[in-house]
Amino acid sequence: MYPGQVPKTAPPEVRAALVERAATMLARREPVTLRSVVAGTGASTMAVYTHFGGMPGLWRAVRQEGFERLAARLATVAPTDDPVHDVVALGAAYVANAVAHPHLYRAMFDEAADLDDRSVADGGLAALVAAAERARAAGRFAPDCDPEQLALRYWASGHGLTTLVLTGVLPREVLLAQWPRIAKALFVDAGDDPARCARSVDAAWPPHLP
Amino acid sequence: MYPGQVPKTAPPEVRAALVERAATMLARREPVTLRSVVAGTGASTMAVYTHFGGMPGLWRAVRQEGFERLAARLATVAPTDDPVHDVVALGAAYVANAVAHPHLYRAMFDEAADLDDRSVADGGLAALVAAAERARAAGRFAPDCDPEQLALRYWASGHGLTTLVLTGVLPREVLLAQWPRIAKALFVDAGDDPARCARSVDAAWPPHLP
DNA sequence: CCAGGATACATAGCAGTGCTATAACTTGCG
DNA sequence: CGCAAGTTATAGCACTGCTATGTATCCTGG
Repeated sequence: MYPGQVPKTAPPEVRAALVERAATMLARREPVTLRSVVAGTGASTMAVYTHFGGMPGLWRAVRQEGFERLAARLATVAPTDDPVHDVVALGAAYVANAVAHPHLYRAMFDEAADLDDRSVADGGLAALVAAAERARAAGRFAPDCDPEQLALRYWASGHGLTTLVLTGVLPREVLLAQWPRIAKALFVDAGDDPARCARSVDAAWPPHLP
Repeated sequence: MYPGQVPKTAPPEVRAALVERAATMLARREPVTLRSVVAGTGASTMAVYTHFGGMPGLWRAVRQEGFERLAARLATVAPTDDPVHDVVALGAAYVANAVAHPHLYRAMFDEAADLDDRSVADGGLAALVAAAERARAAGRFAPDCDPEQLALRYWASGHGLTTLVLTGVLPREVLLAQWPRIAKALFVDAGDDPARCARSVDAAWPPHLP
């Protein structure tokens, strides 16, 4: 045991500790610098380079962590017999996650192009596509409605609303009020019956915010 | 004249030169640092502090410049006798501006909460609201349609699509293909006739990209 | 059980960052 | 003309991400 250090037998633990520490500092709005991150874990600056290859690598890992938390949250949304409701419920979980971890959310889409494992990020969209597909199969959406493109429109619109609120451009009330209205417009455009769509959407909104 | 310096009689010129230089470096994807900015103008680092109060102040001025360029571009969109067409034309100009100056666009919405003069930024949304108001007055949108809220939905949705493309998450084709579809959904939801709406939207899309 | 090689480590130091204190300079007004 | 106000250049501060170097730890093979 070298002077003044804890055992630290398993390398992956250091890796996880650094990512968690960075995410925590991000949540506390503290500046996430190389030295400040390692200071909380007891490790030295070199740990960041051996495990992540540098500061950009650490950020990549943090974004990865963010997408995994999002995926875990979306996974808690249990499918019902109303697929349109489920799409909105996924949106509510998405918003709840973004509001709960605003700085992590912003970091996720700051340089989203490069990630260690994009499959996790794509998984979130896949859940949306699957729900849209069920809606089409159930006759809620028109047969010529492409579930993936609808999911893309829905996600992009919600993402825009979310980022504008998280950056402080728009107040949170706008997000809560306009999201369901946009959802209804997109789903009716996709072929759903307006009255039935409104019932499904209103049943899954608003999200449970902290 | 002090050693090795140009006349430099008017202070506002230095201010403008620094902002323009920063915007240029942003467009060239060069790192915008204090020393690199002043190096191009011949001024010293202190100029940034006397004119902007520091680096964050410079960024604020750059964002301001970005919103003014956007406003100028939106102002070139001449109103026609089809207000729904005009809303989409404004969106096309918005996208063209964002694609032409992607890094400036990202900087604009990075910390959009603080600006020297928010009225310029609000002006862009106001043009959208005005067009929506004309659409309602012309009977295209329902009487109970709030033009401001519709403009908010339209802008937020387009902003989400735009940012996801600019960050490289989605390919540009998605933006070009999904924007008009979202627009139609929102406008039909606002009360427009589907067929007539489609004609108006398709007449103003796609934007002229560089 | 114990070498030996690969890996991860701590330390010190590099160039570069935003920023500030000080002093010299230029300008505008009485 | 002379003085006060405002701007500038210079030097230096603490800090950043990063690298070079030598050391300690772990895992494997005999």
